[in-house]
Amino acid sequence: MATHQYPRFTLDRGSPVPLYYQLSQQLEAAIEQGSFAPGSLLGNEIELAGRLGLSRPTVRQAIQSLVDKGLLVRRRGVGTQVVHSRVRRPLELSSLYDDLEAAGQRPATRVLRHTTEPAAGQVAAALGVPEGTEVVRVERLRLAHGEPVAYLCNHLPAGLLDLQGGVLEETGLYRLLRMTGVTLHSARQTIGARAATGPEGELLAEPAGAPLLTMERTTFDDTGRVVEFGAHLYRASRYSFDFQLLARS
Amino acid sequence: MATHQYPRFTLDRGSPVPLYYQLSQQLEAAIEQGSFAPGSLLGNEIELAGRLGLSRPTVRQAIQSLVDKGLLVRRRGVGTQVVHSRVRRPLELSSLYDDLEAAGQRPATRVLRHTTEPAAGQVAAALGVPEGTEVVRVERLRLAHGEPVAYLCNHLPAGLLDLQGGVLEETGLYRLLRMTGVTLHSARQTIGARAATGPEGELLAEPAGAPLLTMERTTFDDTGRVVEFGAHLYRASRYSFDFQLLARS
DNA sequence: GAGTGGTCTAGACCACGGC
DNA sequence: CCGTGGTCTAGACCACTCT
Repeated sequence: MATHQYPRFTLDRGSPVPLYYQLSQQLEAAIEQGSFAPGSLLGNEIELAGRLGLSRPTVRQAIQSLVDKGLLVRRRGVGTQVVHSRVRRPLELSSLYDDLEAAGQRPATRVLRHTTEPAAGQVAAALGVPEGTEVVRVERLRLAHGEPVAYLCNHLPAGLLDLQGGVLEETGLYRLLRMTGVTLHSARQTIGARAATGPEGELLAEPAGAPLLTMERTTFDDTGRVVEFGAHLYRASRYSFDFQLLARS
Repeated sequence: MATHQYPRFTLDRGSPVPLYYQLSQQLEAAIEQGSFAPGSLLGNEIELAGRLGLSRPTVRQAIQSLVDKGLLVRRRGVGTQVVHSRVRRPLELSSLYDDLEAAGQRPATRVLRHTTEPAAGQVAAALGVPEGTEVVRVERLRLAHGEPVAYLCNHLPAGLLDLQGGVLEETGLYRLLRMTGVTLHSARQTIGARAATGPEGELLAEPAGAPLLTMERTTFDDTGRVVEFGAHLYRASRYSFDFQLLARS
């Protein structure tokens, strides 16, 4: 029975925000702010529901969303506990640009190439179009603090995005896609490494033979269309992939 | 109204398996087997509940689990649709051993070292113990088809696992942990690349300077304890990380 | 045995999308 | 307008854990 000083929750039934969401947000804030000691019990669901004037399923829905985020753990016969470890976000469908910006790295982009051309073998297969179909090809160099970090080569179905003007210099591809109304759904990624060729090294300010991180990604929207296929090269000396995994159910 | 030939679902109320789980499993099987055309509608929840003799929340729970897996998409006012693209599993808390075995690669392990020693700086910090605390250190070489694939160096809290005998030669660390009753909860990973040193190259049958994939991982159980800290090196020529990402809600 | 989460029911009203 | 999923209620019984 861990009845610490319990945070107050304020629920607004007039708000368009769902009650379970209001609760989960406030619970998450309370946990991250430290109102609950790690490992402490949350108090049983029935009582919590009664205290808040909610039904148990609604409270459960709020708790479940935090369990899915990895912040809470349920144990039958025991209760719901706050996880000790700090959980950061799992790997997301985010663009390098946003990642760098979030890290305070002041990203910049130099567009090296922007053409429409017939899709070759691998690209056609990845985009799911017949070979020779016209597709958009964009090559970019991504910089942070003025230093090159990655070389990005992306292919998109023609007509999906209007990339006129300098938009690509100012933001990431994912953000542009979302702004166009595309609902990003999933992506298939492969991360590997290889040695830089001479020209690649020159672009990225690395000697030939330097280790590079490679990432290939095919992104799908929620109707299953391929939205983008990218082949990226990262300077291993300046970039690494960093993320959190949660155990499947 | 897409009332194709609808698969038959058989629900066993006497089974200890939850009804929503029985349904979601059969739905998933039907989808993967192709009984539903990609993009086709699943039929509305109320009717489906009535047809199966279940309540709507139960049917929703089954559907939701498949939405979370990325197999289905819900659209208000439209219905629940089967996603077009083939969704594979997202990156999991799995060990290299299991991954290789699943890929039919006949993995083997050579234990290079297995000691108990005081934790140095980085290791102590990662495991969350005071510097100098005795911890277990295991170094292994992982082979597939007789060829070296990765060099694995892991540190564990002392006393967590009994690694006597040849168990480490025959299975992965994660499986051993799970068998001991540890509930894996989450892991923090960093994937990068660097050039092989001379001795590393020798171990992995690569020339010095060859690109290697690096992975550092700290694994937590559901009480927040650190269960394992690993620093791994993969031959870039023989291994890459391959996974699926789902958009966050 | 007592207390917890896990599952399930049979309804209800609302918000949004397409017609 | 209608049909869809989104949310919510007020109960119920079961399975598991701990004492």
